[in-house]
Formats: sequence, C-alpha cells, structure tokens
Amino acid sequence: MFRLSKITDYGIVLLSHMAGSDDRAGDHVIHNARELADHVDLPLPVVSKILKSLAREGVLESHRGARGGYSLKTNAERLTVAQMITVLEGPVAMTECADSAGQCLHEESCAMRSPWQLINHVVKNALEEISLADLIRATDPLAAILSSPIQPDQPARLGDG
Amino acid sequence: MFRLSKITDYGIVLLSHMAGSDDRAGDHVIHNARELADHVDLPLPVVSKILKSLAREGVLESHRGARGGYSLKTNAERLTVAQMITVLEGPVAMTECADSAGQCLHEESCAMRSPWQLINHVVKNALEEISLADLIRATDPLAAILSSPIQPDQPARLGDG
DNA sequence: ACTATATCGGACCAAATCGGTCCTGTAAAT
DNA sequence: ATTTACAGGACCGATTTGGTCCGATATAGT
Ligand code: FES
Ligand code: FES
Repeated sequence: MFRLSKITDYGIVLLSHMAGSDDRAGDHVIHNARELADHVDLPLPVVSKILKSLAREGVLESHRGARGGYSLKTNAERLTVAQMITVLEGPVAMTECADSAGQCLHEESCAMRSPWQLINHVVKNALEEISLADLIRATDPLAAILSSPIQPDQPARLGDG
Repeated sequence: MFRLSKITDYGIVLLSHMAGSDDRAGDHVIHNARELADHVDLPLPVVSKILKSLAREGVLESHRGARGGYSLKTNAERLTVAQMITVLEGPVAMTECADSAGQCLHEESCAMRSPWQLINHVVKNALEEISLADLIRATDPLAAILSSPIQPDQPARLGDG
C-alpha cells in the first residue's frame, strides 16, 4: 500500500506536538505519556510504546520517576522526517536490494541495482529536506507550496528559505 | 518497514526489462509471461499475476492466444515511477490522512493534516521525476550522481540531462 | 474443426507483519 | 514508604503479503 506504519504516523504527530509546545527560547518541555495520549487522543499503551522507542533511539530524552516524562533531545530544525522514519520503522530502503551489496539473490545477473538505488536515493533525499520544524510551521503558509508542484530549478528545500 | 511490496519491486523490474528490449525505433516488442519469468528468474505464476494487473491498469497491452504476450503501451520516457507504484499498489498516500478530506477520525482537532500532505507531496513529486527510461539508463552513468547527494540548487531531475 | 498456446479473473492458503494490550521491573520525587 | 512514570519485552488477534492454482476464453497454426 506504500504507507508509513501507524506507529510512525503517530510518532511524528507526537513529536510535532512536543516541538510545537516547546517554549520560545527553544528549551525542551517535559511531557508525560498520559498527557500526550490525551492530547492526541490515542490509547496510553500505544503512545507509551512509541515514546519508549523514540527515547531508546535517542530522539527523546526520558525522565523517570514522579513528574518524569519525555522531552525532545534534538533541535526541531535539525530533526528530519527521514530520521524520524528511520528511527520508527528502520532505514528507508524501498526494496531489498536498495541497500549496499550482498543481500539479493539475483544481484549478479540483475541490471536493476542502480535503478533501485536511484529511486531510493531520490525518496530519501526528499524526506531529508523536511524538518520537524517545517512540519509544525506547515499548518498555514503551506497552501501556496502545495498547490504548485515543486520545480526542479526552484529550491527543493522547504521551510528554511 | 517502509518498503515497496515485492509485487511492485518485480513489476518495475519487468517493465524495465521490456522497455530495455524494445527496438530502437521505439516499437513495442511482445514478450510472453514465460519468457519474462525465465529472464528475471521468478516463478511463472508470480510474473503472470503481475503482468495481468499491469495490463488491466493500462500500462501494458495484452495479446491473447498463441504467440500472444504483453507489450508496453506507454512511452518509457513518459511512464514515471510514481505511476508504476500507483498501478501496482495503489495511490501513493503515506498516511491515511494524506489524501483529501473526510477519512480521518481526528481531522478536526488535528494540526497534522497539512504536514502530512507536505510529506506526501514531496515524496510523490520525487517519484514523478523518475521515468522508466531513466531507470534503464541508470545502470552506468548513475554512479557519479549517487555518490554525491543531490544539492538543492542543482537540478533534482535525473536522467534527462 | 482441432489443438496448442497464452492471457483473464479470481479463489485460495501459509507466512509475515502490524496494531495494540499487558505485565514485571526500576528510577525518581514527595 | 508510597506514588508516579518510564523500561523492556512478551503476547495475540487481525490484516496484509507472497505465492500457487484453476477453469474459462481468445488466438494462431494445421
Ligand atoms: S540486486 Fe536484487 S534484484 Fe537486482
Ligand atoms: S487528519 Fe488524520 S490525524 Fe490529522
């Protein structure tokens, strides 16, 4: 179906919410799982599971014990969608042979390795152009960008410019 | 896992093979399923299944009966990876709410619709930049492009230049 | 007309993946 | 000590995927 998993979907929503409520100085506010679950209207265990893995992978910082929770560990400008996806569902590898060598049966007789790498590269690159900050900025001034396709000779980078 | 399904993977390989063996004048050669299955070293029923759906969706033209088979219906320059993916596994919609309105439960209270559309748009756009012709061209002169990341101020379009 | 060749459409099943829940343990604050 | 909240992972039902198989139909060649 070519979709991101729901875990990834939810995870990015959670990260956006957290980044959006960080104070202006850029300090990282602590949110606990229950609070976040309420906010995005998802079951606590699900949210909890996602936050745990985000913490394990170093995207969030966890604070245990009473009044604990999670806070962003990275600057929202620097955290890309590609990274979030990678953390939440493994490396962006559109097919088995898109990665480096050795995985695929055919490989020798196959003229497709480079093509797959091309596809993979282009998608990965596109996802690396979007930062978490772009996402929380996107709610309004996006319309203009969305209505017209991104031109190759225009900057592909969004938000920063 | 953020992968294309194997059907899609195989399908694109098959299309590449067919496009690659079209004669120089651009005429579309007929290949039958068995021949193609041998060539890409996959079980006949699998290849057959894929070709059937490609034909049903109008990407291939089918020729029934003895000495029948399939031929490309579209120019390889015009057929994009985005189209192939769409045909083989449905529209590129990275999350449920990436499409147009009405699907999602939250939607009202949700600040994520535009962000998802942004992500979806960027990926879709990237996939639309690659044509089948690009893929069969990619085997050799690609290395240089792949080794250095695409710069935003360089052309994002590959193959045509 | 008969036969061999191929596609057409869909049913079918096993295996893998996904989405979600739950439980036990541990660290911190009061 | 008690309460709060994260850590880690087992677990299970539901869905999706990957792959096979079959009966029907259309065409080419004899
Ligand atoms: S290397 Fe895997 S199919 Fe080509
Ligand atoms: S519209 Fe679906 S989560 Fe926002």
